[in-house]
Order: sequence, then structure tokens, then C-alpha cells
Amino acid sequence: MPTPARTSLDDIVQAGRDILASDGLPALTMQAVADRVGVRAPSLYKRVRSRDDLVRLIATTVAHELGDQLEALVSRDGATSEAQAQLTELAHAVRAFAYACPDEYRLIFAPTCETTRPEPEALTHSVGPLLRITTELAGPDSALDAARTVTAWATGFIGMELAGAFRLGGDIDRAYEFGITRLAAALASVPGTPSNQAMHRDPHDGPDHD
Amino acid sequence: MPTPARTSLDDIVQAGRDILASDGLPALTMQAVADRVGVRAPSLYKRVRSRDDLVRLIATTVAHELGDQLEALVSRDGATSEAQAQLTELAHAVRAFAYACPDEYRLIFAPTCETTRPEPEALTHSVGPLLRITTELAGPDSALDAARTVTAWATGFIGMELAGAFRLGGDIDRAYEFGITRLAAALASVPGTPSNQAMHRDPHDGPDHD
DNA sequence: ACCTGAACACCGTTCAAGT
DNA sequence: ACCTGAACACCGTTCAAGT
Repeated sequence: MPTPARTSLDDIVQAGRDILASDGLPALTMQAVADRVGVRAPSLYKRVRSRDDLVRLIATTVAHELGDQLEALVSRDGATSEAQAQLTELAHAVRAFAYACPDEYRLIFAPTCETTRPEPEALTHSVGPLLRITTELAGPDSALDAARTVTAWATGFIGMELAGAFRLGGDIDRAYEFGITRLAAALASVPGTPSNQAMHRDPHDGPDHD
Repeated sequence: MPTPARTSLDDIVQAGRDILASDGLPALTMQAVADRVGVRAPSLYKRVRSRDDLVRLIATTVAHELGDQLEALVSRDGATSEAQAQLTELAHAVRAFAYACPDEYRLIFAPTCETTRPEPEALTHSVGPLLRITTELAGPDSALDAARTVTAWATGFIGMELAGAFRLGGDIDRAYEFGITRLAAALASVPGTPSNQAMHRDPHDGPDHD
């Protein structure tokens, strides 16, 4: 005899996010999620394969939302400001997100293990805006390398920051500003790639030397 | 009546490293360590406050060793090659270490939580060589910011690589080369700071704009 | 079809009891 | 002084039994 469902996958994912945000990843136990949605722990396995699966679902959701956020930010003033300024804005937005939601951020950009990593599609989506900017900035041939350089730097910087790894004094905000300024300049300085007309350059003067 | 010690802190840390290297962090349980050193799990608490404490001890040891390794590398040809080349060499050495010992690497540069992070002294030691190079490259005023930029980029890149985050195709080795080349050039290009005579520049022309 | 209690195998950790 | 078995509180997960 069928009984009505007392919860849903969305409920469970949302409950998980709430617990993650308020108490951190170790507190995200099946027991805690079950309590919050008003069900016993074993029932969760009707909607979710495992705890890692749940964590991955949360990570994917958050990554997708962050992507939307960055997309909105970039498309809002994409026409008015130039690529270097957009890149800086993007870098600050990601850092602001990490400050606001450190545990969610870590789930996306500092995944504990393979099984909890957000789905590739969500990651790709969250990097979309950056890729458009680096295409404009460094040209189509170098766009991917440039995006990877920026992503690596930003996630590395913020990850170290969240981990409390900057212990030699100095102004951390200033160090972030230093990094994005130098990076933006370095990525734009491809010979033969004017920073605002990348789409019109000759594809045969590829300067990447390595 | 005193009984002779059947193990030691060094034994325990070494056993932990072995387990970490062969089976990963989740396999590094007190039980597994105890089995390996030939003792029962509760006995470990005579030498170690907790599992996290043990993980931290391992992380500290590894960070210190990596520092020694990088120190040797840089001081070996510090006089002969220029700063940009040394920086590139350093970046490749760190990446090689991450490939050889991914779990040990993660313990240092992608710490799971605060309580397992290597001791500050060990981290500082491991970054020493880099700081000397960026001093030469970017000048004393920007040395710390420059070192942070490089560290952030390298740890971010390698962390993403180990997490399998580069999913858009392209040559990853090439992307790493791209990054370090651009970074080295960007950090050296401080107005008024010739890349090989940073120690002799006028400290009052500090160009950092932010 | 969904939910539950009971159970299992595993954690880290404590502690009184042994030598 | 060190080691141990037993125990505790917690995990994630499975499953037969209920409705």
C-alpha cells in the first residue's frame, strides 16, 4: 500500500546546504539532514545514493548558481567596460562569494575527493563568463590557457586565504589586487593581440612560444 | 612497574606517511597506524593527542622536507641562472613533487581543515626559496606580493589538476608553461626594477598602485 | 511506494586494569 | 611508564518488516 512521500530530493539538498552553511562539512551527516527534513536517516537513501552523492548534488547546485551570478555580472556591463576591468570585477566577485559562503565555495573549488566533486557541466558553466573575457583579452588561441591561469591563481589565492595560510604579514587585499592587476596586464600583452579586438586578429600569428 | 616503549613518535609519523602515500588520507586511521607499528590503537594516544594531531605532524614533516628540496634546487644554481629561469625551475619542481606524492602534497597545500594544517614554521620554510627569487625579480617592496601571486597560481593550478578539474581539453602541460612564463614576465616588469639588480634599487620609487 | 527500527561494520577516543 | 581490553558515542549503510 503506497504511502505519500514525506520529503523530496530538493528538500534534502536544501537541508544539506543549510547545514553546510551554518555548521560546516563535517556536520553534514545523514542523521542531521534526516532530522531537518523530518525523516529517519535510512529514508534518505530512497533519493540519494550515498552521502558523497548528496554532497556532490549540493556542490553542483551551488556551482551552477555561482555561474549564473557571474554571468549576470559580466553581461550587465560587458559592453561598457573593457576586458581587463571585467576580469578584475570577476575576480572580486568570486572572492566575495568565498567570503560570504566559505564552505560552499570550498565544495566547488577545493573538493575533498573525487566522488564529491561537482558535475563537470556545472563547473564549465561557472567558468563560462571568464572564458569569454579571456577570449577578448588574450585572443581565441590563448583564451583557454589564460582562463586556466586566472582560475588557478584566484582559487589558489582564496583557498590559501580560507586556510589561513598567509602568515608572513602584509596586506592580503593588496596582494590580491597586485595579482589580478599583473595577471590582467600579462594576459593582454600578447604580441599582435589588441586587447579589444581579439576576434579580428590574424589567427596565424600565434605567439605562444613554449 | 615500567614497561619498555614498544614504539616511538617517529615510528608513528613514519607509519602514517607510508599509509598516506600508499592508500590515501581516508585510510590513515588510528587502527591502521597502530597495526603498522605493532601496537593497539589506544596506545597511540600516549604520543599523539588525536588523529588530527598526527596528520598535522605528518604535514609538517613533509612540508619541511619539501622546503629542503627546493632550497637545494635553488641554491645549486642560484648564482648561474637568472631569476625568471629559477622561478620556472621552482614551479616545475613543486609540480613534480605533487605528481610524485599527491596525497602528501595535498596535506601541505590543500589542507582539509585548520587542525591538520602544517605548522606555520614549516610552511614558511617551504616558501623561503621562492621569496628570495621574487625579491630578486620584483624587488623587496613587491617580493611578498609577488611570492603570493606565484604560490597562489601554482597551488591553484596543481590543486585543480589533482582534482581533475581541467575538463575543457587542451594541453595541461602547455597551460602550466603558459602561466609561469606570463607570471615571470609580469612580475619582473616593475617599472624601475631591473630584474637582476633588485637589491640596488631606490626603495622610494615604489610603483604599486592599488 | 515509502518509511522505519534494528543491526552491522567501522570510526576516534577514554579509562580502568594490568605489567 | 607504557600497554591493553572493554566500552562509549558516533558514523554511513543495509534490510527485513511494517503501512
